[in-house]
Amino acid sequence: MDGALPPSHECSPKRRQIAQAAEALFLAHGYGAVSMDSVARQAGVSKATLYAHFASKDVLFAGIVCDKGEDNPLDDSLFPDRVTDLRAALLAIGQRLLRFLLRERTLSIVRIAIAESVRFPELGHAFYTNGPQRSCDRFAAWLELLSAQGQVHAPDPLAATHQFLALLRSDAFLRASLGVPPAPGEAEIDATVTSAVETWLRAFAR
Amino acid sequence: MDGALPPSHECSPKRRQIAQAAEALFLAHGYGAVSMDSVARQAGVSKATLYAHFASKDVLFAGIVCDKGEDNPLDDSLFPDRVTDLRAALLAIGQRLLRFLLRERTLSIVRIAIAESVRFPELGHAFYTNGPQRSCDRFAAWLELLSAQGQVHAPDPLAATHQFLALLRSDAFLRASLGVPPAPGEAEIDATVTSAVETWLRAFAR
DNA sequence: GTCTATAGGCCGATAGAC
DNA sequence: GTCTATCGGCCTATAGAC
Repeated sequence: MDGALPPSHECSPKRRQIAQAAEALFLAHGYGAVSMDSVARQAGVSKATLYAHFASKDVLFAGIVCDKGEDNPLDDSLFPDRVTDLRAALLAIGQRLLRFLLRERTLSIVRIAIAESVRFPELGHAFYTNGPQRSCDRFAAWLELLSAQGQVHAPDPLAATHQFLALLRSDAFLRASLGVPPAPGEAEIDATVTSAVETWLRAFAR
Repeated sequence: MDGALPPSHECSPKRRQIAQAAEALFLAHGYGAVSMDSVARQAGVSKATLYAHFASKDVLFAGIVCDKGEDNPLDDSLFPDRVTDLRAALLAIGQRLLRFLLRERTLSIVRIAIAESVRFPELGHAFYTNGPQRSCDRFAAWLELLSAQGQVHAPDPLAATHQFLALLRSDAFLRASLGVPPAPGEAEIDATVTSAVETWLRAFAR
């Protein structure tokens, strides 16, 4: 678990095969349930080749999973400098973010990060920094802009951001993380986003 | 994973030794990292004795962990029939619940439930039903009472409850689940609870 | 670099004595 | 019920040929 893994692009094809196979398996089954045999088999290489590229299972796991928090659903177009309709802007951000959080791939990464954060403390930290914190900082910076423009009243932009993100996750994300059926459907997502925006606006809109 | 485990009380001392040892180990290290050898050693019994009481590792794990969501921090005294100071009542509930959620024991259970919900779907479901949903239902029932008394305006009590609980968890619970330092301190807990109550009141207070 | 083959250890689970 | 001793298998990791 040194985390200093060379980037998986610009590498030998074998290495990429291995990385892709390992990613799929780890995300699907977690650290403990995946064997190096299964990784080698899925990648179509021998175990010796696998170990030639990754010194140990720990290194493989850390390298694969640490980067996966970097997907960021919030592109800059969601944070315009001039906002004519604040409610609409927040709804767009909320829809994008919540739908991203509820994707099965995202949930797998979250589960892995939480599950193995005890054994690999750096993993939980890397995930939080690359994922939630990045969204958080982006949103908070936008809030400061809106505050300066007098559109919102948020003396503590970071706290207001945390509240918006928490309202978005709400019960749907908790339930989905635990795999509790039914999986949140369109109606629940829309309702969660809408009421999150509504509640947040009552607290912070000018 | 049949879940039909006899209650651990009213059992032979050996069985309780095993259950306690298994609980401690599973909560600390997760399913995969705990061996039946280590459970037997920690319990001070042989593996044969262990298997005499629990047919398999799965059964042992399921029985131990499923019950652990049942701890409920919200006793009835926190939900008075007559509320003179709504803000103070919400603050008391929030303080109690958030401090419970951030206890290391609670976090361990949450991590296990999320981590193993893929392998043991019933585990995630049992945890959610015994834990979050119970708090949720209790709070929602109280909200209906307050609505009838005209103290709050919450046409959808369940949604309002989910929002209150989400605002409480906020970033502190996410970070703590991931083991990201620093662990939330007194100041952050107080600030989170206070601002959660404030935001919620602006949305739902009469 | 990549393979086959295997070392060496730990795992879950069981047999048999008491 | 409880123990000691052990089976058969799968695991991580490596040695040696090509």
